[in-house]
Amino acid sequence: MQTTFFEDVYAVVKLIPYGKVTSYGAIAAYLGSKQSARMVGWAMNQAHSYPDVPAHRVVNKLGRLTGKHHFATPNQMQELLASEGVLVIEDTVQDFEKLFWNPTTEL
DNA sequence: GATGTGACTGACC
DNA sequence: TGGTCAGCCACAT
Repeated sequence: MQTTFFEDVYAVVKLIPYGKVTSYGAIAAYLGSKQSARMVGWAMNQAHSYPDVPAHRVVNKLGRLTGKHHFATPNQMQELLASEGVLVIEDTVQDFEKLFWNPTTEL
């Protein structure tokens, strides 16, 4: 199967454990192109076509929900995270370092 | 088929 | 210390 960068991104995002979050850069780095973080963001843009992709668990390196505006409703992202036990205040994931899931380390 | 754009990041001035 | 620039790749026009 000829996996594209996108599909690889989705595959990794799907592996993010419940209640954990990761960053665009971490995923990009795992895929071997840490400079392609933008592509990861673009992949999330298309994530709507992939119901199994928990895009809400992907935030920027600061733990900020930069992409929330791309969800059905701006609060959906926060709500989803909150339902998983991830505290989000003002678009920022609290205890981000503790909840951070590094695919390069974990996989 | 070529060009522009995008939910980011790191380096440079 | 803070703003700007370049780089990556797929998709839309």
